[in-house]
Amino acid sequence: MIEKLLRNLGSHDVVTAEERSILQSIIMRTTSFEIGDDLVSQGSRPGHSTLMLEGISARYKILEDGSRQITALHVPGDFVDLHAFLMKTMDHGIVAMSHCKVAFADHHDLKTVTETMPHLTRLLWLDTLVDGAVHREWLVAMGRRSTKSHLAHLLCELYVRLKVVELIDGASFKLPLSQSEMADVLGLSLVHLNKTLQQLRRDGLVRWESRTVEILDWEKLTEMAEFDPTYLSLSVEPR
Amino acid sequence: MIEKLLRNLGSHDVVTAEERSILQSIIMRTTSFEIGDDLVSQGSRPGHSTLMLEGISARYKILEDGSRQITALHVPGDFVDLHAFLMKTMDHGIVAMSHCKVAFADHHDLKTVTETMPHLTRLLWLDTLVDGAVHREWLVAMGRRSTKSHLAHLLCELYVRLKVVELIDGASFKLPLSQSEMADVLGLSLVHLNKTLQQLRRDGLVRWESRTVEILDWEKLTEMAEFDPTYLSLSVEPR
DNA sequence: CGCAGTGTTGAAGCATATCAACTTGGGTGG
DNA sequence: CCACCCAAGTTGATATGCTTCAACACTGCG
Repeated sequence: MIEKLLRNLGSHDVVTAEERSILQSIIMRTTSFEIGDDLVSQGSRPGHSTLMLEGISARYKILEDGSRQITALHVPGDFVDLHAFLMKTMDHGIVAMSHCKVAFADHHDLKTVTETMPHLTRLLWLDTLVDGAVHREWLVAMGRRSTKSHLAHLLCELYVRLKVVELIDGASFKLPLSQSEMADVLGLSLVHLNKTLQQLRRDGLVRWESRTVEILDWEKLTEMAEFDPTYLSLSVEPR
Repeated sequence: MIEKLLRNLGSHDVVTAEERSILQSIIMRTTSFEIGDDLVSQGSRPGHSTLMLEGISARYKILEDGSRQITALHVPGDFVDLHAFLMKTMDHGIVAMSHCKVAFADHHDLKTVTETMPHLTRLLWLDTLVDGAVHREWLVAMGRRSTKSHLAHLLCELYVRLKVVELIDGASFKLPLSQSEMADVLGLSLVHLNKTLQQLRRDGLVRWESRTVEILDWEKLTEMAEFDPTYLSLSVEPR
């Protein structure tokens, strides 16, 4: 059940057998969510944190005028709301973008981890730090990159993150988002996202049909996106 | 020396006398930086983390075309690169926006804290989680708010964060950024930022002269920014 | 068959960037 | 002390990017 989590944590540092068994013991109660369901609601105070097992979920905030901004995408192996363990009150919601299978870790058990397993604690902490690094990269893309480069950068990031948890098939991966949802990720209108996507297609960089993205030219794509994966901390070293 | 840090951490939960003395013992070597100096450079692997004592600093990334995006502003009491403790390699730089006084905490000592002081560890972890929450709020503002509302939101946030560390004087605070630097925060051109700022002035919401911001109408400002400080986790409760 | 969600396209209008010029104030060297 | 200079702020004009509105095509599904 925690295979993807172990691949995720294992991309940063070695996870010991003891740590593996502790994780196994505190992660339980598998549940499913359907498209559009809130895994966690804004303003709630959950007593557990949620681990993605299958599917894609998104953190979002909705403004008074009804517009939505998605601030993060989560893939299997991600803890989507480890934040709530210490922040207590959710300042945003998390919604299922596809059918999602998840499991839970009680905050009480996580607290015990912080009291008895310092190295594992640091690995979980790091997981939330990488979240923050992704946020920063999105800020840079939104603020200063061209729309085309922004979209390209996002596809590069998803490719690398899905690779870590072995959800890449050749040069392709499943991306269960509509263009309208993708526009909410990039902070664009649906129409403009559509036209930008077509530029990437015309340039021969990607294909994106029936919820599947295929990278046609990784070299050119990373170059035009100025993609540098350093921010994902993908090196196995003592933490 | 750690007064501001204690006010910062103390805004989330009680800090015990023992924790205070541990912090005091691991934070040392006060240094100063001048405007434009890098406190931490992109790509470096610092052996310590940096605590702001005085001044304002900014995390930033520069793209190949020379444009800059600022992804965070740090005020006294903030650890600017607690991230590096676990991320190891800095994926961005941190620059002094004013004269800055800082102190350092060795990563070796921070590691010891994670092994012996679980509650203090959680408080430091929370500090980085709030950083992430601020990033998310900036993403929402950049992606979906009007420019005017984005700027208003940022001023609200700075007011509240500076209030925590007692750097608000009446309704005013020092903001040692030029308009050009502020444009790099919001992801705008200098000209457009200037015109937006004048709208806020014309609306009678703020004054901003000689590096000092004065909030003229907090009610209207928060309303037009849809500012809700929940994301800053400003409630003292067990963490 | 018809319907709803999704993707695609074109046209019009608004928002923002870019370019260029001018003002202001503080600091400095003659 | 004055003349000058430079950084910061301000303003207007033009060009581009992006949103909005509206229409239509395609697909899967009841």
